[in-house]
Formats: sequence, structure tokens, C-alpha cells
Amino acid sequence: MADLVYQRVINKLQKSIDANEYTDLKLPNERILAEEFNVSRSSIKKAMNVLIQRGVVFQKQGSGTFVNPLYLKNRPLFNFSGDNVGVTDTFQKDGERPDIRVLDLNVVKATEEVQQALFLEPGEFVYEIKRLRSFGTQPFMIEDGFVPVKLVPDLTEDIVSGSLYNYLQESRNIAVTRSFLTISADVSTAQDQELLQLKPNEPVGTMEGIFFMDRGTPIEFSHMRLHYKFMRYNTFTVLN
Amino acid sequence: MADLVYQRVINKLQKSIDANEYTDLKLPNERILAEEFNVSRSSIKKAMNVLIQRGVVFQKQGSGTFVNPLYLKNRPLFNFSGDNVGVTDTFQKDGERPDIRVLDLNVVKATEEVQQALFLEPGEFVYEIKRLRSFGTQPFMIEDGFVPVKLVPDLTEDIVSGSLYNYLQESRNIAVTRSFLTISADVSTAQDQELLQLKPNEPVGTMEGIFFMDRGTPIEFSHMRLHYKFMRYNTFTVLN
DNA sequence: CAGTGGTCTAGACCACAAG
DNA sequence: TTGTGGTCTAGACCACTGG
Repeated sequence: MADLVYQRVINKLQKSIDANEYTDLKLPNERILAEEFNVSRSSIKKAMNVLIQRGVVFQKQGSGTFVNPLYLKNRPLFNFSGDNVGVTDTFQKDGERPDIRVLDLNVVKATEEVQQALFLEPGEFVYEIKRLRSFGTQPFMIEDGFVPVKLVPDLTEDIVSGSLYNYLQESRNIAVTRSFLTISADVSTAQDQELLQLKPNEPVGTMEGIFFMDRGTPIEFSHMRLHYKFMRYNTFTVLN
Repeated sequence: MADLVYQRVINKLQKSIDANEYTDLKLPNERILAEEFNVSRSSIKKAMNVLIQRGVVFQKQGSGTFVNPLYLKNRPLFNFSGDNVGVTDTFQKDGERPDIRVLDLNVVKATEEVQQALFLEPGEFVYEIKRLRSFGTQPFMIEDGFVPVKLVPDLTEDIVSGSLYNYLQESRNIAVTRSFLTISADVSTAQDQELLQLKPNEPVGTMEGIFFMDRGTPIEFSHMRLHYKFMRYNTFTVLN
């Protein structure tokens, strides 16, 4: 991954920004950066596009490139910058991957909702995977995922106690690189409060999503309930 | 707008896709498209990136470019095609625009936080606009926005009792087409509960964001607190 | 006017997919 | 092996910002 020119640029710039090296929030201009990194300006632009998409910087024609002050204030707890769009890669704290506790693993008939989300025929079977994710002693997410049996016929509790998507990538060469997510909030239930160590009046953030393999085949439909302090999603939108 | 090469490509491809001209869902390869459109392959790639971001097509190295079948099945979910990124255009219920009640309108000196977000000098003045948005009798958002006085010197309570961005577009030809948002959730305060008609244990969704004009000048910094049932954010992510 | 990002081109070479 | 997208370069010219 990091042997790509623009990836190297992204990583270095991200590191510099996170280390507050640009105290006035202004980055060197693209031509200077190209020289400094000894790459073409196009590669700088490609890297910038990624950082812009992440909400880390923004550019202003005629003025320059600036660190996004909101990024500095609201360091995202997750962003889509890893190898795939799964929880293990996108939720990291100080570079640490979350711990996983498997609450339940079963095979069930897909409900209508699950059927629709995963484009299954009536009666097809899915794994239901309930997991709790934590950083050390702090649990932050209850995950209830559905995966078609026919796509991963050999799933075991052992596999889901680690990163499912990393397993798919390493042993099956399946990359999960797309996701469609709906982000919302909800009152916490008694179970939420117990598992996520929440007070009764504290809410959960919810994320509901479909995850896709490269070709566009849906591989997982997932409900996630997060400790509200751990749900912080950054998004940059440009209308065309 | 449409005099840009890549915009022309985007528009034509989008139109062809919407007209189901690619019956097998496969587009011509990039080199062919470059020839057909009489542009460079780089311009085709730039256009493709926009269509990919919109969820309209996806590419697979070695295979080609394909129309996203999910886009065909559920177009509105992936189309981000309002006129601007403001609340009035993006929050609509059955095509209805929300009502606005102005809670407060003042001119104040920008705090350091606001200064940074809007790229102002110390001591510059901003409007502070507090508004409550409702659908009929159901309030759903408390909005606390800051707009530099110098950018909109003639702001009045009358203007902010309607859509500020629509006013800017119509009377000043300023389009607000970019936004950076941080989405999270929080325990509701007494004020939230009163204004949004929430029970004490019910939470708010929060959105904090900077809104930008076309060329990147920030025009508003806004804190939004939403009735949790009305915060639903959809996002489509593609890695690489 | 100088500084800076935006657009666009032409072309080379690499990496992956599928026959 | 051929087709296809991915990466990368070098450089030209345009458009906007701000002194």
C-alpha cells in the first residue's frame, strides 16, 4: 500500500497535520510540495483529494491549502482510510484495533428486511453475528450483522472473534471496499446500558449499513449501536 | 459550468446511464471514451471519479467500468442533487420545506472557535442566528449559526426567517455547494427538551459544520441539535 | 502583479482479469 | 496474451485571491 507515491504523500501530510506542524493552518503550495516530495504536482493533487474527502484539509483557489479547523477540534473516531470499510479497519484509537467479544453466532432464515438488504431469495440462510467491540475495558459498539451463508460457507466462531473482513481478504482474496451507511441516534435500551456502560439517560448512536464486495455483491447487513461518545462521523460534501 | 470538459463528460454519461443506454451495464473503456469525447483519458478519469462518488458507476481494474445496479434500483438514495447543501434543501419531508422560527439574531464578535472555522481575523463581527426548524407542529432542529457580517452586510430578521442560502443564491448569485459536517449524538439538555418536545431520556443528534461558497470561502459555521428521530444521514463510501 | 489552485493534455509504464 | 483500469510524470494555460 505505502509504496504508492500518493499514499506516501497522504501519510506524511496526515502525520504532519496530526503533529500540528502547520501552526498557521496553511500548507505549502502544491508546487512546493511536489518539489519537497520529489513527485509531480498531479500526485500531490491526488493526495490532496483524499485528504479533502477525509475532511482534513480544504483548498481555496488563489489562496492555498489549509488544515480544516473542525478536523483539529473533532478528530474523527473513525474514518474510511484503511484497506476495507469494516469496523476493525475504520475504528482505531491511537492506531489500536478494537477488541472483539462474540456474543452470539447462529444461522437463521433471512427476515424480509435482511433479504432486501442483501438481495436474497426468500428462505435463504444467513449467519447472525452479535459482537461487542471495545477499546481495552471501554466497550463502544454492539454489532448485529447478517452474512449470507452461501457467500462464506465455512464461517466459525473462531473467525468472527477476529476481523471477518481481514479474514475474507487474506484467505479468500475478497475485499470489502464499499458501504452504504445510515447514521442516526436512539434512546439506549437496558441492554445497551449494560453492555456499553451507559447511564439510563445516555443515548446510543446507531449505524445501519450494507457492505459490498468489489463487484457490488452485498456481503453484510449490519446494525450497530454505539456509545454516543464514540460515534463521531466526519463528512465533506461537494455538489457538482 | 458545462463549459468544463469533465463536466460535459459527466453530464453526457449520466444522461446515457439514466436512459439505460448501457443495457449490459458495461461502459466503453476509458481510452475509447476519451476518443469518442475527443478529450484526454485524464479528463475521463476525473469525470469517472465524480460518477463513482455519486454511486452511479464502479470500476474494476482489469475488467472495466460498470453501472451500479443499486443505483438503478434505488436512484434517490444515492443522488445528492439539490441546489445547495443547506438545511432547507437537504431536509425535506414529502417534498415539503421546513418552517423556520427565528429565536434570536444578533451581531457579535467572533469567538476564537468561530474565527478559526470561518477564517476570520480577531475582532471581526459575525451574525449569530438562532433558529428552530419544524415540519408543521413538529420541531426537529435547533440551529445556531454564525455568518461573517462582511459577506452578507444586509442581513435582516426577515431574511433569516426564510432560507438564507436560497436568498444568497437568488439575490446575490452565491451558491453554497460544499459542507464539512461532524455528526454525533448527545444527551438532551432542558432547552433541547423544551424546544424539540423531547422526553428527558431522549437524546439529540448533533451536527456541527462549516458551509462553503463555490470557491471555498466559508460562509457559515453552524451547530445543530436535532430531535433524534429526525437525524438520519446516508453515506456511500468507496475506497480507492 | 505575484501567488495559488483548477483544468487539461499526451504519453509511459504497472497491475489485475479473463480467455 | 490482450484488455482494462491504476499510477505517475512534465508541462501548458486558465481563474481566482489579495496585496
